[in-house]
Amino acid sequence: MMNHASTRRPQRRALETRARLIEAAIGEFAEKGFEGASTGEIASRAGVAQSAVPYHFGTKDLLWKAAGEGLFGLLRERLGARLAGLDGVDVLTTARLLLTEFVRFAAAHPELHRFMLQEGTGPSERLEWLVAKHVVPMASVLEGVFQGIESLGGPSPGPMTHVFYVLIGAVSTPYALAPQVRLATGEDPFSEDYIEAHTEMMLRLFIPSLPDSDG
Amino acid sequence: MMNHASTRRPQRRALETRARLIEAAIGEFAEKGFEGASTGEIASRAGVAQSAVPYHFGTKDLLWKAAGEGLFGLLRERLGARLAGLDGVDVLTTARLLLTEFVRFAAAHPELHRFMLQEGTGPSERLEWLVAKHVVPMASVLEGVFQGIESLGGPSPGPMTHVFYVLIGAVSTPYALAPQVRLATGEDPFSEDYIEAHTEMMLRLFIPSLPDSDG
DNA sequence: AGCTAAATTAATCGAATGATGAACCACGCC
DNA sequence: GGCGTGGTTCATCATTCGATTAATTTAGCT
Repeated sequence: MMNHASTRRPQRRALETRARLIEAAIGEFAEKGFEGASTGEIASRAGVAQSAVPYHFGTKDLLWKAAGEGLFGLLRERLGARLAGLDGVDVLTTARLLLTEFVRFAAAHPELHRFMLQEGTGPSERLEWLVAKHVVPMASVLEGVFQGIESLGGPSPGPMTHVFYVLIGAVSTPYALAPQVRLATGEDPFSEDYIEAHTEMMLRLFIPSLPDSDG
Repeated sequence: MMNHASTRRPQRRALETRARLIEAAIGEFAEKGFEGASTGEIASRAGVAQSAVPYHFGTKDLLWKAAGEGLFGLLRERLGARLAGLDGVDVLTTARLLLTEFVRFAAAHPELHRFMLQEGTGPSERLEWLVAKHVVPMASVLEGVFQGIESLGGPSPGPMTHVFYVLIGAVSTPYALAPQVRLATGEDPFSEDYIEAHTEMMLRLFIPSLPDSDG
């Protein structure tokens, strides 16, 4: 499994295969779940031999965790960059822009929600890892923002822990179910029109509009 | 595969195993998806031999469809019974009660949403079957109800085809992700308190409150 | 340039999967 | 009450899966 605690620099090509394997794994795991995805298909999608998987990651389980790491890395990066430019901006605007960013992320990376859904259905060691390592930290960041809203006296939609999953579901379900949406409604959730309408709907549903701050 | 176009009455025990297999299949497919679930585990969960599956259903694929049939049957039954008692009641109250019923159904049968999610991730013959046979008919029933709301001039949340999936996601995500919710927040989405709070939140989010009709 | 460790692949293994067919059992029907 | 079909299981097959191993190629280091 590449246990080389050694002095040599990793080859460039190796980093590339690793990256391509992770990307392919994200897609496969998101589509078919942990048990439904096969390392062979993942490797084929990445253009390498199946045995490259246990070499680079040791185990299908560890490949899955690397994929989760990659996905949440993208989300952290994106939301972090958004938050970084908002120092000092009022809470309501911050929340609005953050939610907008989240909607666009869900549209750009529907795999994240699918990935979590695939693992969220039953208790498992993988789920515990996911929650402890990524979900809880992410949630506590958002908690700060939304607590600020409540302190404004706006109509809070409810306790944070509850709103959290309702919001996630409302935002990302059209993307997690994109193929079904297309079949059932004929609309394309990834079109710019849909994304804008969806953003607007989410803002209207979840961000209280204080009497003065509209516009 | 039980191709008996014949005269004999089916034995009582056969119907029972069929039913138990379907119930087990619903659980397994909802948890692990089509490819992740195994007919052996399903049979074991139902207390019969693995070969009983191909006997009764012919194919894993057909077993899956039977499971979908069963799930949507439950939903139709429940919503149908609710609607039957509401003839002549005003649209807003109808919508409120229907949504309440849907929340309680999502809590009682989280497998439905999980089942749909598992199959909604990629195009497949199974997805086409699901949409054509169950999703579209179900949606067109609801469409009638919500079109009535718009005609009242209440603040419509948006076009039906869009609201549809947002609502589904908001309502059922806490239940589809119940194990994760428990791990991350310590709350139990199936507790009566949570269900009531969730119902209230869904009503507040999705049913417009006309100036007069509150209470 | 040459040595050597790292990276990749091909070959293979044991376990699990879905399906088939034969043997056995049980129940509806007359 | 026993005949016969419907129902169930057991044994088995071909396939697929994840992982291990050995052999081969690639590239970092001096």
